[in-house]
Amino acid sequence: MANIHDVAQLAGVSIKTVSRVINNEPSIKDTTRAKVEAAIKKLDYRPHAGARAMRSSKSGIIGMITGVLSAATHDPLESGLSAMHLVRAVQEGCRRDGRILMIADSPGSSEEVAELLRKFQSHRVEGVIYAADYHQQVLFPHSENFPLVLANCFDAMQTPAVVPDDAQGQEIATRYLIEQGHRRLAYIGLPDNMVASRLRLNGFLKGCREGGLDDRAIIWRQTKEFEPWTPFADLQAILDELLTRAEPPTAFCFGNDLMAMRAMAYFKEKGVRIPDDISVIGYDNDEMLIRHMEHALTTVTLPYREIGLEAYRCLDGILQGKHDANADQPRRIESELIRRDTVSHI
Amino acid sequence: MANIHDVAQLAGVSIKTVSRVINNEPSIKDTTRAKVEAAIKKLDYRPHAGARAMRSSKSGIIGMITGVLSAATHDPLESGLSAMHLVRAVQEGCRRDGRILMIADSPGSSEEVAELLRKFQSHRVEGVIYAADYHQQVLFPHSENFPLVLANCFDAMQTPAVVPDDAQGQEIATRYLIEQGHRRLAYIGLPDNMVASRLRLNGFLKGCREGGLDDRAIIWRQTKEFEPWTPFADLQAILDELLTRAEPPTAFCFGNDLMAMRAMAYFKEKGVRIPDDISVIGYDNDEMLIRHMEHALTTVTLPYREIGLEAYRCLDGILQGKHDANADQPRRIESELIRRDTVSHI
DNA sequence: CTGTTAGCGCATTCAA
DNA sequence: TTGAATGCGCTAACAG
Repeated sequence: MANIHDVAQLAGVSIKTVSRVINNEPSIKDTTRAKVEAAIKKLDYRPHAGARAMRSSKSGIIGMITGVLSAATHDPLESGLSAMHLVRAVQEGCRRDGRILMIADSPGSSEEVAELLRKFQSHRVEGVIYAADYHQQVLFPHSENFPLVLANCFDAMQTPAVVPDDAQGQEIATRYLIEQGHRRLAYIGLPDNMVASRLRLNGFLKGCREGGLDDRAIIWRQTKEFEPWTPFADLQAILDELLTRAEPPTAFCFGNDLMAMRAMAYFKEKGVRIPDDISVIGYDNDEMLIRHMEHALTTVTLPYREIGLEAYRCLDGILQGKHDANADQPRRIESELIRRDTVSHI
Repeated sequence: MANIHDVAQLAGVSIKTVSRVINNEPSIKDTTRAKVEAAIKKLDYRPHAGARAMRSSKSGIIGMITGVLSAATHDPLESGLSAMHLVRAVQEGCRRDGRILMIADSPGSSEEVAELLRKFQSHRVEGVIYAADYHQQVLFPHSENFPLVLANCFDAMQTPAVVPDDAQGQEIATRYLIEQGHRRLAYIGLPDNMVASRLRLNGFLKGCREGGLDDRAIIWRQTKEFEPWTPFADLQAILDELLTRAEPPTAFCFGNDLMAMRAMAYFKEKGVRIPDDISVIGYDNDEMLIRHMEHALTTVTLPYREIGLEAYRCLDGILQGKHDANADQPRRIESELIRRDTVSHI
């Protein structure tokens, strides 16, 4: 491939002039610039990013690691989707700023991640974003004062982090139900060993209490295992119990859209109409799924895209040397309620 | 960050010796090697990949572009999943070979892709894999004789490509139904402007004919639009028509698992039992979805992972200078039939 | 406005 | 088995 000398020679200028053109420095006569640009195009010349990085110690590369770090129980089926939206968003940021993204799946063990990090640093990535599959606490092998941002996860060492605001998400769903006149609510969450699950329960309870609900009208359950995924029997037992009550809840919040879908199928089987008899709210806003439901599901978004964008913004801030205020707290990204057809107004 | 000089100095050797150690060259005394390695560890030294690339003209970087190139109709919801598995697989190959992956979402327009390619080449990527969201023909701005492999797509210029063998996938599904004693089959496919749809119909017809089915017992339909996604009404109309026949099909193949799910829900509504009255086969093996169905769906895999692996292998082959035989034909990756509970034996 | 010189971190000669 | 010099392609100082 052609180098800067070839271009300089063809254009009849010095290499420095070419360098200036490449870097858009102002003090270049238009005619000179034109000559150089013509030569560049003619030779199909591309400045050698490695060489530039060497001189300027700026590679223009951001590293991203996705996947599972904590060896905790975890469903491989769930994994991925979220990472994808995160990657997309980060990539978007990179593209806008002319950076480029290096990516690797986390191999799992901490030692392997460290190895990966070493490889990234060999390529002089300017910073790294680690994106977890689901909201969780991780232990990332943190190279001292190397720009790192955690996305969809956090650690115990105040590494900058961006996470979904699960409590807020569940709270707005709850508030909405109350606004619609519901007074007996049930929350059927994911297993409570998950961070999101605990937070959402808090949000649910907060919403209920601030909505002035009677304590006995507030019901919550959590399914047992996350892997293998919530067996239908588990959910069914919970629903059976609640539906046969003297005063069953008039609205249900579920831990995710899939669970809501399952529940709605069961309701239908039982002759319970949606949303007339029972209102339902999911979580995740899995549009792919929802488009194919009989009743378009009202649900809460899991703002992966925004998390990715914010994580990038955050990393960018660090790279620009902006010291962010309260960077010791994870930034929480709010969810949004998507109103569709599964909540009735009473 | 420490450089090779620092290491040499600390170890009391010349930089060349350090270089030899880094590159695992044989002619080094063990004691010397140990000294150097100690120094490397102590200084947390990482060889500068850019500088190495400059000298050796081997960057160890593979570029990957994902997304939509053809501006054809395309459902944004569908996009992604497949790309994810492809990326994963490619990344796996890179990791094994000590390469690293640079990635970017295709911005859409051909000009922007060319821009991206330029950027990649600036970083001296050794080759590029382009992965499409779904099986389709694309027009990739092909830099002359630059290593490029298309995954999940192909072009008209004999660029090396790896695609799913849709005809084979639908054929094995069809064969299986016939083996199980079914004699009246229906195929409800995706819109026929999709490559996969046409191929699968071929596979279906081939399977039927080789299975000796009566022509009148072979039924096929295709849903209309892909965007917005198959409306339920469309599918429902097709099912209504087929179910009310004097001799309705005993088995249905659907264009994807979601459609199969939808159909099964409709069957249930109509009091049609699965698989007793009607057998169903999906496509995609979307495990996430299937785990939550009442009847575990028999389906055909879409081998994204294998496509990714093969695409990487193919690119690697090109980089190694191995001239692949019949590289002018896209490699077709076979699907697999996943037998679950929605097909009955008659 | 443009050119000269030096050196970034490394690998590749060629010597020792 | 090891080391000294040279240059990869580029940018940062400093001249002109």
